[in-house]
Amino acid sequence: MLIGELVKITGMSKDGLRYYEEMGLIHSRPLKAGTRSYRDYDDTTLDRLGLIALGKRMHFSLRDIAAVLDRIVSNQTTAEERRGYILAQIEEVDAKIADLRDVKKQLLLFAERPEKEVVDAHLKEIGKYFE
Amino acid sequence: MLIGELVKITGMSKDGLRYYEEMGLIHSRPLKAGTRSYRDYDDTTLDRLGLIALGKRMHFSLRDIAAVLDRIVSNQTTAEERRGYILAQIEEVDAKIADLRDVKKQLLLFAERPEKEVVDAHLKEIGKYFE
DNA sequence: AAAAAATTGTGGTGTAACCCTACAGTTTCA
DNA sequence: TGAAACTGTAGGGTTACACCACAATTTTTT
Repeated sequence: MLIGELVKITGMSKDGLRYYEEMGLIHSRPLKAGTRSYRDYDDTTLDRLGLIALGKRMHFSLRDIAAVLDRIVSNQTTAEERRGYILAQIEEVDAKIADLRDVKKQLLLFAERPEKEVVDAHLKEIGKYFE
Repeated sequence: MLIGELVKITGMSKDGLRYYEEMGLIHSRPLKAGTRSYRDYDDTTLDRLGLIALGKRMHFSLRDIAAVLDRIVSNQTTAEERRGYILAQIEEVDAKIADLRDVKKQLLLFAERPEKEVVDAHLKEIGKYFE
């Protein structure tokens, strides 16, 4: 299928998809047409895009997503290896959730006592722990 | 205090801090020294940096953080307004947590049945819902 | 069949939020 | 007094795209 089809299915942009290809996250075969050539994608591209979408929701960089792709969608990987790797990814997600929970906790403290001085003092505390 | 002090306290980088200043998120008074001039920051800068740190943990853009700064750390805002705004931010955090929970759910499904075909099929599903 | 519209390609510029060198003035320390 | 530490400006590099412009090709419409 051509790029427009991918756009329709995934909702991603043409530029984005071309960028993913440039970065080696997806691949296409050249489909010749006169002096030009179009990118022809096969069905497995959708699998890869699904994982890319998931990775983006985890705020992963494309470089990291590429690494995940290699391990998860690759034929060289056994089910066991895949499982272990997926579990590792889950731990990362858990860590992100934990961090957001903490952010929420801070915000709740602000909401309880929204006087400027209190908020300021607390923000300074947060700054200390930032790193 | 000078920029190095901020670096020590917050763990942020000099370049980052200068960028925040350029973007209007923090401010300094010029401290003259011979032909040059250093940036002199007062204590309230730490409050602002605390909020910036929090905003980054929420994956907010600097532009959005600037808007939050205006509303939360501003003297013009009443405690009531501040509270309302903070509660709105909490809802956003909740949404992000919910999304990560869903991501985790997808990953758990993969972990349960890590055979390539199963994972691929499921990834394709995810792609469909992406937008 | 001819014209118009839609789809793709390449190429170039712009944005965000920094990092990573220089290179030079200033202050501090040994 | 000379080196080390800290600051400033300036400029290039990076990531993950978005947004043109222009040209080739295909599809649709008339």
